[in-house]
Amino acid sequence: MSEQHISGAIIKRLPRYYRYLEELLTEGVERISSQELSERMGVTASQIRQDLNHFGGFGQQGYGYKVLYLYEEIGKIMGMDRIKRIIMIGAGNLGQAIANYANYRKRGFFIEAIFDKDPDKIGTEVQGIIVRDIETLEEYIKLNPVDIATITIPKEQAVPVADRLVKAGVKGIWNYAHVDLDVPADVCVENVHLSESLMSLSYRIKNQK
Amino acid sequence: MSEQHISGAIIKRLPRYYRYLEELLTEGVERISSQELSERMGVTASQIRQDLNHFGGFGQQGYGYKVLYLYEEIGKIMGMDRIKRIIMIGAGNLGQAIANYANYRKRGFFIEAIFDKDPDKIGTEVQGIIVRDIETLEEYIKLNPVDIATITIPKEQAVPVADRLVKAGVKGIWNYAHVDLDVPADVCVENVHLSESLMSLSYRIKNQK
DNA sequence: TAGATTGTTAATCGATTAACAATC
DNA sequence: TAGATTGTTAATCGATTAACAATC
Repeated sequence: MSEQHISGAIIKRLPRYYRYLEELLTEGVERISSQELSERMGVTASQIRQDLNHFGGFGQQGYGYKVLYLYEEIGKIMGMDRIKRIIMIGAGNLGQAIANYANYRKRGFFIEAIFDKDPDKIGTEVQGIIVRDIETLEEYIKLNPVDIATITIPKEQAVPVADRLVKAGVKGIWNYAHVDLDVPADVCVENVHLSESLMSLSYRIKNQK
Repeated sequence: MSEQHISGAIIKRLPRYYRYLEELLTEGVERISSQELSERMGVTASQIRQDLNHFGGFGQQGYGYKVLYLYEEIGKIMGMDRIKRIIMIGAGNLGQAIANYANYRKRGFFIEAIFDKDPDKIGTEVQGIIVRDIETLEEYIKLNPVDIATITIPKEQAVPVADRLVKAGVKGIWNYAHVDLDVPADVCVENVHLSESLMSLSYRIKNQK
């Protein structure tokens, strides 16, 4: 039943299940079998049942899964029912693009503050949030709870800033800088290495058929 | 030796090797053993040797690997020595963030055109490139070679646009829309699902320790 | 030559798929 | 009850790690 060790592969699949279930919900589908879902998603029914059973029995024999219930349960597993307070480091194009993602709010993600070191940006507004001086980072974290910090600054600056975040007690980092951050074991880093994604695509196009 | 079937796991690791080798190069390191590299990267030496040998013998027994040579060879494997012509669909924040990545040029990625359907954006410049009307997409592709199309528009629009791209003959899609595109087998799609990455992070923070 | 380190085969580990008894 | 489909165990497959002979 629930919570042995969950592999990274399963964790990465959870949001995708969540997305398909949301889609089914908007289509008004109330129940679905692992077989039907597997056909939609292009995975095996076996994998779906195996994955879900790592977290508990969400289905009913002979019936399948209730879409709404399963959607909500997977949401809870991923923490979508909690508030996650985000601060952003870097108010450049990428930072702004992420900040504009209004959608995040309905999943419990709230962007609370944005920091930059550029004097031209400090004091301006991004998505209704005033950009603060990066020098006031520690002061801010001392006074406000922070669950996740987004890093969208060049890699040279990302390393020292990550150290400051860790020292200040931030436990989650969403890293867009092209560098592997070295953090203690109790800090979670999720990397988004866009250039590596593009290089993988280049490889695959080149070796296509 | 070279080119049996290369698994997705290996392809995803290649850009990371490339990044570490570039770093070694800037540090002036000329040779490195799989053992030393494994310590830097936090993987096993065995995996490094195994991975590299899928593409051929780049090392020398008793010596190790020449950093520059290995860097260049991995670059060639990923197609960094070729020109990849990119068009971008969507001139919003995310599109602009990606376009600003000047760095891509030295890896052979060239952004040739940007398309949008918003009349306020059409005709404006992003990174020195004029934003074109999405209605002129087919016309453009007919006259200009395109290797990769970047999709940074909402998912509802992404699906029909992807169909148009495929029909026009584009073989590589870098997809940022929150949807799985349905394309023929000879078209490569690389997905960047940012919201799924954030949800994975949320899960890991919640279940930390 | 002796020492070091690769290239490659063999062993292990983990993840995916198949099968089926349990049960709604 | 009969049929359908899950939850779960067993079998398979693939990827990672270990070991070592080849060789620079």
